[in-house]
Amino acid sequence: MKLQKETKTGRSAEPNRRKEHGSWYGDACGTAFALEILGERWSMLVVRELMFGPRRFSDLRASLPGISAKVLTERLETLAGWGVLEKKQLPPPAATQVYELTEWGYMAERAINELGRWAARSPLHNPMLPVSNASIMSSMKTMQVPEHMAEAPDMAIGMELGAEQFRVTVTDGQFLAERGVIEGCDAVLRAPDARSLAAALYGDVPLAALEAGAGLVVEGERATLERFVNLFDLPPKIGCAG
Amino acid sequence: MKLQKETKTGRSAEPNRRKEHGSWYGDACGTAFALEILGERWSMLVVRELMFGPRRFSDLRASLPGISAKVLTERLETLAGWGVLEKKQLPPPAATQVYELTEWGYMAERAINELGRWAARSPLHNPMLPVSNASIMSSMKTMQVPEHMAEAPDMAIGMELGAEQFRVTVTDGQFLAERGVIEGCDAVLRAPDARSLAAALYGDVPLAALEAGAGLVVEGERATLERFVNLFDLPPKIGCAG
DNA sequence: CAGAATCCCATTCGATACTG
DNA sequence: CAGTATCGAATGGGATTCTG
Repeated sequence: MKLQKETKTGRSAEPNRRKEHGSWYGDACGTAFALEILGERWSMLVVRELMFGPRRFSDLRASLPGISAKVLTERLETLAGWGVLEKKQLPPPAATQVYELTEWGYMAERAINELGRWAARSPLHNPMLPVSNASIMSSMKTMQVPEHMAEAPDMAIGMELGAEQFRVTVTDGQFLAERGVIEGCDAVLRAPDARSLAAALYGDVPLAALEAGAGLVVEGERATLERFVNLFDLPPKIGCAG
Repeated sequence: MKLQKETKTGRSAEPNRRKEHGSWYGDACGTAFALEILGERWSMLVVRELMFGPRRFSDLRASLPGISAKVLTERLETLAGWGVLEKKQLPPPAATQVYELTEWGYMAERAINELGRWAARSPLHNPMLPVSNASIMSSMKTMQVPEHMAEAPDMAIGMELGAEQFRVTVTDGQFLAERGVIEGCDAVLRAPDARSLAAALYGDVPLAALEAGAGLVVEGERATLERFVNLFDLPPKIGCAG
């Protein structure tokens, strides 16, 4: 395959052959190919940030603490080159552009979430640490308790996380989360950050306590919200390495 | 900056906070955490190579074309530190050591395979390119056609891929692959490399043609083998970016 | 064989400044 | 806001050598 090396100087002639479509690992099968696409630092998190709909450059940057403009630009270009996302010009009124996953890009959701679910079972993982808004929203998808979800009544929950709003619906036991307005929901949960929401969903603390201590605000049907947060739970930890 | 330094490196104050548990991305939720564990170059492929059982250092190295001893050593150490795998001393007779996934490590299989399945749907992916033995074996797990598998008779297939042997069984519609001897199988397929096997499984060429042209050798019940290769198929490609 | 230790360049990243 | 340009720093990792 692409194992050609040392053209002249004997060593370091061609240090890294990255970026030539399909030759990072010299292994063309699925997983290696996926890693060529999503395996660079930040790439997968960029994709996850777009899972709930198109976003602007600066929004992405704000959601990915630590990423530089340079790297974000590079990742977006590379991912667009692979057909994972597209750059779109918004119509004239809003003279701005957004990045949006392609149909195929959206299909990465299951794989990405599955990774997260796996990692969450590590004894070394502390789910109460600070998390981004997109990550907590994603996590709900994988942390559903099937039995609870099956018998859950339809509901629409508004989530306000800092400055972002999500609309979460349960319909016939199907979970759906999207960015959007929270008006018209059965209940609304406002949280100062994703961490507080994580505590509500995955912690053992009752909602009322979080309202008192963590800045949570409940509006609308409280009972519905109580029921909602019980639809999710963390998978059991594994006792590894011992 | 901090003054603490390593016992040997002399410098390396602390420019990047990597490697300190939980701070690559400043995001503690599942996916980011998974990327801290498996997101470094080669890490996920190392794990996949161990999916079919414990392996020695040199076997791993041989299976991962392009990885250097240094990098493999580093990855194994890091992964062991996270509790993904363990280094084990084999009993005296064989004075050698092997690396084996922990219980939790084995659980990454679904996520890794899901990634591969997703990537294989890219129009830019050519499944006929050279692949490693472990990757083709892994791929079979995700490329099962449920309807065919449901009505498949029990069978044991031996696979010889170059120097490696796998034993693949279908029992009550359940697929299982493991490293092991091929003796006592209903049929045996010998292929010079994984690429030939990929052609048999996912290509449209009949087995007979591959025997003539690609060095495949069929032993035992040919009809069983014909049926076997039809249990797998690639997921449909996506017409992305168009 | 299994890996530790060295050497050392190129890639990559982050910070800053700049531009349309 | 949405990037681009430039620069210095350090990390990664390939090749090589050495050891038990």
